[in-house]
Amino acid sequence: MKDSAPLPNHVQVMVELLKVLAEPKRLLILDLLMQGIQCNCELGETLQLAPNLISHHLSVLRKAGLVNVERDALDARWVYYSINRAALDELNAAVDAFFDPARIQPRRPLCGPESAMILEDEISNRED
Amino acid sequence: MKDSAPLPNHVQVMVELLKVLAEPKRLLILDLLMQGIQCNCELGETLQLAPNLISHHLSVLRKAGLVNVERDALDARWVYYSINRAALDELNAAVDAFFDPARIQPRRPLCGPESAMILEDEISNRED
DNA sequence: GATATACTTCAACGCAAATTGAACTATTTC
DNA sequence: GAAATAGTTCAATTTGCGTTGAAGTATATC
Repeated sequence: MKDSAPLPNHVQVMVELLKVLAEPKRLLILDLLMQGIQCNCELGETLQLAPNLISHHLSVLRKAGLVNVERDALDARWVYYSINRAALDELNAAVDAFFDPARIQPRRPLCGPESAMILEDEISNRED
Repeated sequence: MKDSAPLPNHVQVMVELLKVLAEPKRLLILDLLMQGIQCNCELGETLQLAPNLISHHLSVLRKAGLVNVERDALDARWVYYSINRAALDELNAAVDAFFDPARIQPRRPLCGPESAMILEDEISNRED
């Protein structure tokens, strides 16, 4: 990609979050975790996914802070995942802020013949 | 990709929406459109993007129903884009529904030694 | 009708990220 | 300490998709 202008921060943050979410298997995992804690093997069973893939996607979700991880108190080989509630709240807040309909502004394009004509009209009206 | 189980509908719909949004330049375009109607050339100028790229990304946004298109009344060569308010409302509703913290259920994993032990305890308590 | 303008479409390219299969680590059991 | 179990990490491959540059379309001007 031709290097372009750096993204405004709120866009950058939103893109990174959305990229994590915009993947079928990760969204599926999140959807399952919304139904409560699941262990790696349960997820693999339900989604028919190889354990290394589960592991991979969960590490992406973990790095984004979206899920919590704990190990079994009796046998540390078992791992349990759950939704990070605080992160979910942040996600909702960020999305609400970005896509808030109240942000839509009335605006006329600054170029093109139609707007040029309207602009001319306005100027001549002012001169009356 | 090994063909896997088909996605539940609400996940499928959400993924398709998120894929459209999870792209820096498209998000940037949406962000600009939140500030009001823009013509193709204004977007290209502001984002330093070739017109065919603007065109490409806008067609993706259009297919997702997120933006409206009109042509100049005086010179149909000029195209103006704006946010589709209704689609934005739907987007917010869909995201709110999917990531609603109230959806998070309490749940114990069904496998692993810890849960097996707790389960055993419960059974023996019932027998008391 | 020829040229110019504003935008769109197309095929080829390249890169980031998902997938695969194998090797590796950590923990527990025998 | 050897074998087994549950996950993780790694290198190689595949694939989807944004990008590029060129060709194509539609409308307007001369």
